[in-house]
Amino acid sequence: MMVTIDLRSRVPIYEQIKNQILELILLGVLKPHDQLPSIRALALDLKLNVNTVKRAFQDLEAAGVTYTLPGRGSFIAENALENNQLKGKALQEIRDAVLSGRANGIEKDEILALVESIYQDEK
Amino acid sequence: MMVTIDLRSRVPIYEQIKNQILELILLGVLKPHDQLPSIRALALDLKLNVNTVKRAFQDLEAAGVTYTLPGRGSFIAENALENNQLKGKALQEIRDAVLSGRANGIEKDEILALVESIYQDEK
DNA sequence: TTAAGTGTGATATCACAGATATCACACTTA
DNA sequence: TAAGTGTGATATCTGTGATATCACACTTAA
Repeated sequence: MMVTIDLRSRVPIYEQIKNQILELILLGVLKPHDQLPSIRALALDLKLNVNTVKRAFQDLEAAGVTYTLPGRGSFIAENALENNQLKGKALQEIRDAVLSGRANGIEKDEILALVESIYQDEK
Repeated sequence: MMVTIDLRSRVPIYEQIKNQILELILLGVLKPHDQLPSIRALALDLKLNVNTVKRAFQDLEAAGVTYTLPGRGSFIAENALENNQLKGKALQEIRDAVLSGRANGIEKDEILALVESIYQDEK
């Protein structure tokens, strides 16, 4: 399936779903007006509760990434990535994590290398 | 005082205390065998419960950053920063945050600049 | 010896978040 | 009409962060 979940991660499940759908849009796998899997189908597939998937979809719609047609389903918005309202929160999380890393004696170069390696895997 | 708390931050209070003490060691303000403020005095000063400060001190001792003399107090360990067992967890948090940032369309250069600016303030 | 100051241990309570479990409802499509 | 969409509401469970009180063992200084 298009999404995989790591139950042992500290990252909440609904955040993992959000991030992976955003990645798929970024990669061009999901394009504007493409239909997302239904929350029930995705929940069944991932062995999760419907409400957990619903939470992810609600966040995405609230952020302007998707839109919903009553009775039909959820779809990728026209300018999904440009609309995305979640960047600020994500940036703040990075800032907090880096500050904590600096306090724990992690070298700047170590972080820079980590960032490089993460972005290298892209596409 | 040597520590300040931001109650509006998503970072737990006891983590803020841990990080700031680690920073003070990193900066050389606190040196090996220096005595830390007592958990009661620090709690009073920061208007926190004793248990919250205790949690921070327990974590620091468990990580090998401090040691305790019964009835006397807590002190900076000989090789506090070298002993520090918390780097792995901090690195994982950075990794998660950067992955989330990438998913949300944050550019690599934006993160690199953020890291640079955070480490620039040092010392 | 006593009083005050250290950290420790245990327990209870509260608030919140993440996740699950069930409902019922309104809408659309075949 | 039946099946499939998302929505809304409620309840429960679990873990975490934080607070509130205890009692205890130890050390230091009066």
